[in-house]
Formats: sequence, structure tokens, C-alpha cells
Amino acid sequence: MSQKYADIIIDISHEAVDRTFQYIIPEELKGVIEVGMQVSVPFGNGKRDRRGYVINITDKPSYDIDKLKSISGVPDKSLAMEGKLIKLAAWMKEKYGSTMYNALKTVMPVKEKVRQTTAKVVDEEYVIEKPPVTELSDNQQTLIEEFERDYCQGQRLTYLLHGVTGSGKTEVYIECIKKVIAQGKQAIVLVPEIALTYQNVARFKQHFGERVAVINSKQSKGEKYREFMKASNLEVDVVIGPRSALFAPCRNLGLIVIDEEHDNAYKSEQAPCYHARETAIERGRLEGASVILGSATPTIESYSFAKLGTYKLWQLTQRPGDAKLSTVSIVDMREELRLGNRSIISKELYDLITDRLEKKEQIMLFLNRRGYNSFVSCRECGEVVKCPRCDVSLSLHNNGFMMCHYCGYIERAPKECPKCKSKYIGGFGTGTEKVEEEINKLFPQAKTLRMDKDTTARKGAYSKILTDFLNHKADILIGTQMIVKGHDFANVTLVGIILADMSLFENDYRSGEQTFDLLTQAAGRAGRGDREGHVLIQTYQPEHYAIKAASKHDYEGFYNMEMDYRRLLRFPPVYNMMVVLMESENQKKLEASSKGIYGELSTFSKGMKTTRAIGPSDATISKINNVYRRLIYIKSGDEKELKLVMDKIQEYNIEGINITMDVNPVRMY
DNA sequence: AGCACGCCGACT
DNA sequence: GTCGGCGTGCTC
Repeated sequence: MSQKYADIIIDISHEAVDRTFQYIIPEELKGVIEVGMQVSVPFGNGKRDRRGYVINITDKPSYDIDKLKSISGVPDKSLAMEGKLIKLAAWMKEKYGSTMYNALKTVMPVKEKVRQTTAKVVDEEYVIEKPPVTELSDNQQTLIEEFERDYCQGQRLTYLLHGVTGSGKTEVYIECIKKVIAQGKQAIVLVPEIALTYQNVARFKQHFGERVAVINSKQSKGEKYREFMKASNLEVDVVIGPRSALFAPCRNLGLIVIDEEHDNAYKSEQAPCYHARETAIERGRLEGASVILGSATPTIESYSFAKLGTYKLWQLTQRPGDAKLSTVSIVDMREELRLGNRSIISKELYDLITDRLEKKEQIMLFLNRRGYNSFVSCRECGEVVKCPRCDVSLSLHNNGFMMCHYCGYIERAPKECPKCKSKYIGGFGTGTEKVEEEINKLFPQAKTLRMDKDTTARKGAYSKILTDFLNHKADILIGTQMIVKGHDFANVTLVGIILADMSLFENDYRSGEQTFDLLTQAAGRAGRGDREGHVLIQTYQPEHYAIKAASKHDYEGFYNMEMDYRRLLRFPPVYNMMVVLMESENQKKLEASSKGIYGELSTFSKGMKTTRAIGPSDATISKINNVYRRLIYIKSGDEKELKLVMDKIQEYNIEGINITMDVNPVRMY
């Protein structure tokens, strides 16, 4: 056997060393080293060995052979990775502007010892009565047959399944997966973490038995590894899990399903800030797999691709059986105020709650803000009490403490204004705690449950609250976002949205889309049983197109309005928008550097046709945990131009300043 | 990222 | 004379 050489990426996340280095594979490691393995190697003058990934093995050295060092060993955590996943990592590096090492790290399974643990994969106490097995509708049947036809003809496509809540998207996924398994292939199903409940997993196990691997974030690395290995060893046909399950090392991948494709959790928050949808499509392309995206409220981006014909558009318009879409009414809270009602509960909502309580039906009240009051301010001088570490106001909770929802800082609410010593200082705005208090006051006979980050912090609390509500131990469930995501309660016939205003999502260009999604999802919670549901939306902007369209269940109308707006202002998906986040503890230095960087990027992009730098400006939250944050936006109509700017940004290496990039972000910075 | 090499100020 | 500052540049 001739001498072999390995191209290796070193574990240093820095532009200057983010390339391969070649090493000799020593005699004793021949036959052990494989592409994709983690190895340890001597590097530079460092005393300790460094980790690296083998990304290629060759017979001929491509560097001065006398300067080559040898691989020193293989740590026991090492594991061979599919060559295809390396290609996927390379694509992620290019697309999202990270280092190759970080891209490899997100894609690579890490071998860990499997600890014996009593932790359940899902909270099994969250038991629900079985969804009766229903026949597939003609509509569902048509889609499944179309998929089978395409698949058997060797067509690997991306499908966008647009189906209203309760229209039976999951049945379509399951039947399509069966078709793929019949061809000897495997499937990956991505679901938002919050939907990874016992009932949903049970539904898959009902069809695929033990040949399902389940990934979730509560698992130890060892458990996750064990599940991943089942995919690699072909012990399972289906892998189900959140975002990271996309990298399950399936050897025979045939289909990737992304349920609730609009969910923001599909975007990674750390570099590479990849989007699981885009990355799934790329993995599908590399490995010859089809992709099914499903949502009741597809992202503007996916829907526009479907309209262009890039994705196949599938519509499921009917709820099976007699289930009807709920009635939606809008209450103008300005009018309510004019009529002298200063409560957070409108007259109409009050009447509807009274009616449902009499009928022994259940109610969900949704508000996008936890806490009691949103901020504490002085009526004399206008002072707002802020977190000393973050640039946000503190939220007042009814235990008399103020809390920072960004860093967890807690402080006792002041009796007098810290600035002007006035006694007229108090809480403004509304949070879930205050809604609960108000409801208890107005309906003392009703039992309430509250579900938000504060009440679900304890392990198991989340499923306990849901189970209690399901078993009708409470009449009214009050909560934040988390109550609207995919839980079915047959006895809920009223959903009240306490405040549906755009401002809840701040000034993000996606605020209209976020609001529409949330209202539609919330509306889908009402009337899942045989009784018709009612959704009541309270708002100060009843004329806003997102609210109007949601109330009419009019996705298409919303899409057209929203797309016009995105076109006009050149927001995604029309243009790419990248955030360059610059962070530092040194405010002065950050200010100067961000100006400098902006100047350079501005000059750099001057010759480009469609690319512009905007900024620099303070981030919306200009300080978190004493780290200052500034932003530059890059808008570009051309991926190649954007790539050039990204490469330029990667070259920056300013001491004390951390720079991160996020292409088409889904969150506020 | 580390670590070494390199070329100018205040120390035994 | 030489110890040591951290600017610049390389790492298979």
C-alpha cells in the first residue's frame, strides 16, 4: 500500500486558517482514518494537538512533503461522516458566511457514551384520547398519488403543502413517507420542538412501529448519537425531530418533510445561521431526495417559489368531516375606550366568555407578553426603569419585582421615582399575569391556568398545564405564543386575542407576516371538535391588512398585499437582506469601528448593481449583558454580489469587536 | 486562534 | 548593552 495523505480542517474559527492542511496518515492509522472523521493533529508551534476534520484522502501530496506532519491520533469521539454531509457543510459555509469548521461541527454527529438515563424521550404523562382514524379525503388521495407518480419517475421535487389548520397535512406526510419506504428509502421529518409531543410521535409510531428514531433537545449527546446511528445503520426508516434532525446521517435518504415550515425555530441562531428549509432543499439536491414543506401559513418566500413553479403547490382547503373554520370577529379597542371601557377585556369578549362558561365550554386567551405590566414608568417625569445591563425596560411582575426578560436581572419595584422622587410611579401595559388577575376578578367562578415562560420553567410543568386543561381542570387557559402552537383541544370554542397589534413584533419587516401567522394559528385552536369555534381579535388597528386578512381566513389576499410591500421596499424574498452585527464591551471603539466598516463596505459595494450597505446604527436592543451592539444592513438583489461582501466582512479581525452575519434573519437584533 | 520573530524604549 | 513592548505573519 502506498502512502496516504489527508486534507484536514482545523478547529480554529478564524478566516486565516479556515482552509485545509495536509497531513501524513501514519502506518498505524491506515485503514482507520476515513473521510469525515475527527482526528487530532499537531498544528503550528502549539504545544497541544488540535482537533480537525478529515475532508479528503489522497495518494499524492499537494504540498512540500518535507513539511508535512503526521496525524497524531483518533479521539474516541471520532466517527465517519457521509461525504455528502461535508458537501452540505461546504454549501452552508458559502451561503451563510461561516467558517468551514463551524459548518462541519453543525453537520457532524458527535460520538458520546450513552448514559443510562430515566429521562423520557417525550413527556408520557401528556396522554390524549386517540384521534379517530379517518379515511383519506379525495383531496389528500390526489396529492399522495401525484407524489408517488413523481417519485417513481425519478423526479425529486420540492412540494409546498398549503393546508388550513386541521386539514390533515400529517396524513399526507405519512402516506408519502410510506411510498418512499416502499422504494427502500428513508425519510426525515422536521417539526418545531414544541410540537414534538407524545401524541404527535405516537402518530408516527402507529404507522412505522419501532422503525422511527426520535430526536429532541432534552436528550443527552449520547442518546442523540444513538438515535442518529439507527439512521446510519438502516435500523429505522424515519427520523423525526427538530431543526438539528436534518443532519441525521441517513444512508438512503429519499424524503425530507418540514412541518410548520413558517416556524422561526428553523433558523439557527448561531453561526452558521442556516435555515433548515433552504438547507433541506440543498441536502435533497445532493442526495436525490424530495422535500415536502407544510404550513397553514407558508412563508412569503416559499409561497412565492410555489407561484414561480420552483416548488409544486399543493392545497388542502377543507377540514375533514363537518369541522368548519371558526367565525372571526374584530373588536376595535379605540372604540371600546370611547365607550368608557378601560378594561383590557372588551364588552364583546366579556359576553362571549360568560356564554362559554355557562355552556361548560373552554376558552383560550392569548397575549404576546408575559409578566404583569410591560414597564414601570413615572407619571411626573416620564422616567422608565431600565435594566442596568441591557437596553430594555424591566417588566413588572405581581410579586412586586421587576425582571429583565433578556438577562434575567431582578429588582424590587421602586416606591418612588429614582429620578425625581415622585410617588406617582407605576406599571403600564399588560402581560399574561395581569390578564389572569383581571379574569379572576371578572369571573370569580371560573378556574384559570396560565402558561408562559414563567409558569413552565419547571420541568414537566408544560405538559402538566396542557394535560390539566385538556382534562377540563380549568375553564380558561391564558398564555403567550406557546399556547397557539398545534395543540388540539376539542372543547375549546372560544379563542380571545387580547391585543393583536403589529407593534407587538416591533418594527421588523416581517411584523405583518408574524401577526398574520399568529392570528391564523390561534384561530385554528377554536372549534377543533364538532362545535363551531369563535375567535375574537382585540386590536387598536382593525384596518390593518394582516388583521383583516387573518379574520377572513384569506391567505392569498394577505400574500398579495405583503408581496407588494416587499417588492416596493426590496425586502426578502425580493432582495436578500443580511444583518452584520458588531458587538463590543467598549462603546466608543464599537462606534468608531462600525463607522469605519460601514465606510469600507459602502465603497466596496459602490460598483455593484444591486448591493447597498445601510447604517451603521444601534441594534434595537443596543446593549445586552453589558455588551454594546451595532448593526449594518446589506441589501442585495444578487447572490454573487452579496457573497463578495460576505467574504470581505470575514476578513475583518478587530480586537475586542465581535462580528457576526445573518442572511435573511427571522429575529430582531 | 496561538505562537514566534522582529525592531525600538527604560532597566540592572 | 539587554529585557520586553506587542505589530505582523505563518501554521500542512
